[in-house]
Amino acid sequence: MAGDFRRAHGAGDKPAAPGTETAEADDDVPDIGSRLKELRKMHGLSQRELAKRAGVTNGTISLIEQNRISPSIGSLKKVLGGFPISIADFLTLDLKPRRKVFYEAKELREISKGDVSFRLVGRDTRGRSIQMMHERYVPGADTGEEMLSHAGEECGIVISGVMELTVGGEVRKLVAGDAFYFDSRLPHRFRNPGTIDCVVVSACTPPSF
Amino acid sequence: MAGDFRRAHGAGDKPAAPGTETAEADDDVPDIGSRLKELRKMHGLSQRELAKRAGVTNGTISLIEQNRISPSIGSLKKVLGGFPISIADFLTLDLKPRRKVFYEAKELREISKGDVSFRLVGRDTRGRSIQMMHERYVPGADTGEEMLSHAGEECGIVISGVMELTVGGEVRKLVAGDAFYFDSRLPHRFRNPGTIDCVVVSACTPPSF
DNA sequence: TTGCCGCGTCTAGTATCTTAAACGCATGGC
DNA sequence: GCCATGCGTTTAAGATACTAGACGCGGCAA
Repeated sequence: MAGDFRRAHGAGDKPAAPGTETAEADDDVPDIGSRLKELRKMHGLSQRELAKRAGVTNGTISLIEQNRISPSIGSLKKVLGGFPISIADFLTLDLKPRRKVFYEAKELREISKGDVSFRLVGRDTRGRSIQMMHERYVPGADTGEEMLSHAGEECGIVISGVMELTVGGEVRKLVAGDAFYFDSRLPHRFRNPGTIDCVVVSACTPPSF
Repeated sequence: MAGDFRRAHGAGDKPAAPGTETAEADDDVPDIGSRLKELRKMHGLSQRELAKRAGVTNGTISLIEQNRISPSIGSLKKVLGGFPISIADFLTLDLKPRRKVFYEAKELREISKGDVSFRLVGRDTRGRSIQMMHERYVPGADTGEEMLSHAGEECGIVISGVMELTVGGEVRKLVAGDAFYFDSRLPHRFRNPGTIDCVVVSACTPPSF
């Protein structure tokens, strides 16, 4: 009896009698299953590992990912508790239109302004409003892999040394001049695999002033 | 048997044995019940009316608002389908720290720039990035009360005539020189109760260019 | 091969949510 | 007063989500 588990999602009771409301189709939350699966894979976890962290069973994870059940808010909260992300962020995470993440040194746009010289990260800044910081990583320094903060964007440039950056399961080694730009809600991790300090100029949203 | 419906929300099983994880208390989605109740009241609906629109029963609404149950994603989606708002927006809606909404003419900050003179809506623009439009309402014009769009902000100034504006259940009559500024996710409605045209300069986010 | 392990899936049983229909309490007209 | 109407709440029956455990599969080492 595992066929018609759900009478669709949305308007499904009264197919006739139109023209009552604005009746716009709901395109939000296309399917939670795929989102969860992708998020889980990004973290490199198995269903059982996630289940253990979240305090649910592996079967539940499996059923949710197959969209066989519609989890309760409480359950979803528990599951997402496995990796630090809020439900709202989870529901609005844009998995598909993944914007360009890694930039090589030569891809940066250089902007000279009198004595000062800017190097613009990302080819166009549209839809990107950020703020910068200055960081130094000693050899072996590691932020851990659970660095999934709240909504926002994060970017930076490696000044010196080598930086191993993991974003959404993708790993890259960046050297001086290279840069990055990604959605902060994607799981990410900074690690200095070298033998000398690594200096990075990074930035994040939202603008704090 | 209506007492211990839920073993709290979050860490509730193992009160002892600390220092295991980062174990940060989850402050997101404090309680869905209050949010739903407030949203419903803003629309001036009864539990039964909302239930009818949403395609659920009034009992369900009642139980959810009391936090006696944790609705499934599907149910919550149906309920929120009663008024156009997404789940993510619903969960992130900031009910409490309601920013100032209404401004009288004399509260606007005047900014002169050569021949041109701007009147800044809102005392400070921090965290507010918007774009304007020009609107005219004939006598009796009414946008209806379901004007709840997606995330964003909305503001404007009445140029001439009288504008009756409803925001989050609060009603105000604005005359020439008065202005408004609110979160677009709050239910709002524009109506011209006068006998002459009402001209308004309004604006909304996100910036479309 | 054999055994062991971990993976994702499925099934039966339990816990939880959802429904339908009552209840108690107000308010307003007759 | 009395009835009708509408409100939010509650309860038993039904539907659904969740659990615990087993299943089949594939990889890997002995």
